[in-house]
Amino acid sequence: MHCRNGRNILFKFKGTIKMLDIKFIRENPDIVKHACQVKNFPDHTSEILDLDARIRELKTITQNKTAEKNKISREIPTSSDKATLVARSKEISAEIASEMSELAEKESRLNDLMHCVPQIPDDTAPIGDDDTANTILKVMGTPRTFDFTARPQWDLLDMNGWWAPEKISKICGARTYCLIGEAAELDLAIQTYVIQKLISRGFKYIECPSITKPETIFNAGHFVGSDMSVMKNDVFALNDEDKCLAGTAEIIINSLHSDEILSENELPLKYAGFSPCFRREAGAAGRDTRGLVRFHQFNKVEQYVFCRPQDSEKFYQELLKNLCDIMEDLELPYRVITNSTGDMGFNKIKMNDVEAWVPSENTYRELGSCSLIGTFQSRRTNTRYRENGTNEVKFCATMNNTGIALPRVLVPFIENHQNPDGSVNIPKALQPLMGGRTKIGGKH
RNA sequence: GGAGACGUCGCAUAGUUGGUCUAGUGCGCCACAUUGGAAAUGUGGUAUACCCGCAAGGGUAUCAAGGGUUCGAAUCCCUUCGUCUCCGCCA
Repeated sequence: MHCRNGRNILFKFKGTIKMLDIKFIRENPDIVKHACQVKNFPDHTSEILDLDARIRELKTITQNKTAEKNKISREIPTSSDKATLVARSKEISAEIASEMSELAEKESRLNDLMHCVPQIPDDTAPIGDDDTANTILKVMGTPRTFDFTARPQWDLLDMNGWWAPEKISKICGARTYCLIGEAAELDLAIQTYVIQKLISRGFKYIECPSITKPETIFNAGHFVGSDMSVMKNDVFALNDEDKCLAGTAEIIINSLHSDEILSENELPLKYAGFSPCFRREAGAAGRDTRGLVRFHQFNKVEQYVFCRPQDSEKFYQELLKNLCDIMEDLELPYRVITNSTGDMGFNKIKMNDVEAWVPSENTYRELGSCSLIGTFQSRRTNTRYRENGTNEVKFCATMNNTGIALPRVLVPFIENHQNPDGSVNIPKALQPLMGGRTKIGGKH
């Protein structure tokens, strides 16, 4: 992952970027230690606190010396004994330099460790190492019982000429797909439907780039540590450019208001973002290789909200409901999972996956993921708002949920809505966007 | 891709022979005064982060970002990022 000038794009951050507030860690070390434990991340709390204490000590010393130096510099122009003052100033500079070097070293180390402290999970999250500890929050709809032999997605796609997997793999490589004819129309109709629904619920539609800088991806807080190489299994880096392909519009929207101080009156900011999504899926070799499930590139509509921290739960439930409503509009049986502490990821407070029923697998498969992030991402992006009345500057809370993932949603869609002749029924909500058709495919 | 210009405290601007710039001015915003109320006007205020301190208060840093020269940098040098204008190319 080297670019043309020989510089490694996997750089380390300079300056102090916090995921959790150092003050919070200072005051609540036990909570942080517990979070590391239940999320399965190494616990550096003690070293962080030691570094923090030494850094503050060094700052006090160096800042006091700098103050003296500045004072001397101000006196020099009007002094009659410039030489003495200049000499004294140089002396102080030398002292500062050595302390600053220790300070820089300690801050760098602290910064690295701060990037490794996970977000504190919510009390309601089941504690466990992985997805086996997840719990079921609710189940909606009843899996359909077929009075004929239901076909798996790939058979339906084959018989209707809706894709060309071998051809596309030959042309474009493994884990790519194409949609042809009515399936492509359906894909677009679903995308449009979801975007319009979110717009009607107060979201601002935004089309996002997929090409982005590595630090933008890093600022979304999915990755642990400050070394960008942690992204290498998940993110495509463009050769000869300090650019990567974003895995989701969440990454772009997350940085949309970076370094801004928003007015409290502007909140909440709700975005419905669309972008092509790119994932290396390097750790998924051999999994989901058949059908429209897992690709290096796909499309996604993403819900994303910036709000006041105290409104987090309200909007989180709203995002979750939006996806549930979309499942119901698409007439798909689904369930909502509450993800365990070990399954929710580094930057999340809590997470609920939405899974749709897939008849050919006789199980539910993930279609979307709703995540409560708190101020974790906004600390990385420095996205804040000014509180009315107090005028205090505070970090925004952020959260995100899938709006719809394409083409994956077609898997449960075409299987659940299939007919014996291989045709697929179109739910009422979608018919206007499909030119009024009530079904597609089959032997017309 | 080629050539040139540029990036200042919410917005617009002043400031580039280094030191009264701890950044001026206008607009906006907030408070107060004036008013029956408002407009207009007047006065004052109006960044962020961190460090020390019980507090009052003091200090450090930030003029796109990072580094350098210097006793001292918005001003000089280097790098990076970004913007604009022509040309080229093109959905």
